[in-house]
Amino acid sequence: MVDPSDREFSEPNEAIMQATYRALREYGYADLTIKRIAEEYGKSTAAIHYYYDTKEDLLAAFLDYLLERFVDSIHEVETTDPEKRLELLLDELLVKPQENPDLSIALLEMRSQAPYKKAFSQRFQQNDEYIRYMLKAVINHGIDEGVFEDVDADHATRALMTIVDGGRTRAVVLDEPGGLETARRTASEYVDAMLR
Amino acid sequence: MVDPSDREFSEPNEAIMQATYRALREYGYADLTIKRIAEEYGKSTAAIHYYYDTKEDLLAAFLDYLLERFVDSIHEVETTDPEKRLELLLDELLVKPQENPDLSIALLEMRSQAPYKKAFSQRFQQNDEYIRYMLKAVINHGIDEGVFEDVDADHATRALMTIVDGGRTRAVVLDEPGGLETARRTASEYVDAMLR
DNA sequence: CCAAACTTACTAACTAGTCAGTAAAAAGCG
DNA sequence: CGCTTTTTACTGACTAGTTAGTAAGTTTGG
Repeated sequence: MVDPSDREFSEPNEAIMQATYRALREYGYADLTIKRIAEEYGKSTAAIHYYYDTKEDLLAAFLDYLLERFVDSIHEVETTDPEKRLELLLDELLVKPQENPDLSIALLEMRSQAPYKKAFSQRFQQNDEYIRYMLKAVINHGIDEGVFEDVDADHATRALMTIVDGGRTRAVVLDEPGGLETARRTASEYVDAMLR
Repeated sequence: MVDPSDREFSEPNEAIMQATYRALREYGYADLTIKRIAEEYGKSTAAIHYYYDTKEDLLAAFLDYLLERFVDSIHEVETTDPEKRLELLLDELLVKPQENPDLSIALLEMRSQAPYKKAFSQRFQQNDEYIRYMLKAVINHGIDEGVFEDVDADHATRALMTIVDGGRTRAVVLDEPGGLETARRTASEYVDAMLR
């Protein structure tokens, strides 16, 4: 048995995380059951409960696992030129998700559960803060270097995040990848109009 | 058009629609059960099944009921001056939802189920088309009257819809009504920058 | 009287989670 | 080293609860 007090310091079970990922993409969050994760895992449901006491624990660990990978991909953007860097970050947020529509669907489902699941809302909020911090830093850097107008960086960041989340939502709800493309174009228009 | 004999277009049971509305706001979509709707209705679960064969039928009828009311509220915007009308429409889309956060939460939950429920996706898609049509008409009217720049009206409309959906999503996921306010400001900035 | 509008009682399926037992690997030890 | 004990990583069977939906019988209003 795993001591719950050690849980946040213990490493996630990679095979179970992968199984959860596959089950989530296949069935969606609403129809995600321990049984289905166990089937992907290739073992019994009790084997899952051996590592994670409750379904909530498992899903919280899975969200950590997912968002950690997402943060890593954002962190890998290496250009320091503000204009180029901002465009690359927006690509990461709006172009890369096009590769994995099933995951985008499941992620919106989980996001919509944030008001009911404290563990979810905490993690999504923290993730949002991080991305906002990255965007704001680039914008402030650009303002300092004189390539961007001296605008309200906090608002400009939130505006871009709004466009990003709008594109993500529309791509899922309206079942058209074009939602992300429209958002990508709109984000660039916003940057051109407000920051230069 | 549509076959009027089709079951899903028969008149909804007002009391059941109201009960569904209350149950949805109280428990959210994920925990919405026939039993809970029946409790709000004040009758047995079988009484619900007397009017609606399946849960899916009931929810499809409820979505029709909800979206019809939403469309009516949009339709009530009466100004013909393009600039004023566009601002009033954006208020309707981004300010009015602030009055009912619980409904906004439940609506995002239902929207996130669109990829799995044909009945949902159909209705949300139709609703989106209608709002887009209204926005596009105003923008084209403004272009014709010379108060707006001669831009790509279709893209400008989609851009505004992206900002609207981004604000809605962020208000729910991040639990801050400020998400809608940021979106409202961003929408006006977009209009100012691109249409004038 | 009769049809519409129910109720009560039920079922079949599915859910998360528990429990007792087990095989094998690891650790302790003389 | 060789033997015992403990721990890890499970399995299979089970519980208790919830779900949508049904069937048969009952009340009620025109």
